[in-house]
Amino acid sequence: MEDMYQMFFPCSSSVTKVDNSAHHKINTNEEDKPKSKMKKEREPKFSFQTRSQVDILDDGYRWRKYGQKAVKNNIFPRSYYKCTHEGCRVKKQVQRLLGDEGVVVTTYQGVHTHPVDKPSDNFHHILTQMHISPSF
DNA sequence: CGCCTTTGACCGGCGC
DNA sequence: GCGCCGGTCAAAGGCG
Repeated sequence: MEDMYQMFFPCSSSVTKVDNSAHHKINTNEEDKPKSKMKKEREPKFSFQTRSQVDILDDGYRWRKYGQKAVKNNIFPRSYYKCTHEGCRVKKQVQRLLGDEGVVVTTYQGVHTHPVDKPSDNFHHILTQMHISPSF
């Protein structure tokens, strides 16, 4: 996988950042290209792991669950969420890690284009420490 | 009532 | 082409 950092945040939870920058695909002038050759635009994506008893940590945004699937080689399902803010297409996935049921992997995809509804100090702190600045 | 989960169907990419 | 796999849709039902 990619490089990871271990760190702590309040509530005695450990956090591991997973840098997915290698997967980023910044498209410039994609509109000029022929439709037939148009490649799917990749949203910025990052994930991190928390040692938490609850699957859904409160990041201050409102999410609507739109799916849940079983993934291979993992007894735990993966859940899919969308940000419910109008026009905001941010998504996130949540799944537990096999072999360590205490670890939750959260993956964010996209950038919020609006302020957070209910700021969460814990969460903001995490992202800041991980050098992530998703327009909070 | 409005917003939320749940859940099976559906779909597209990829490997064989 | 076919089937697996991961991601999404949408109908139906739950709950405050």
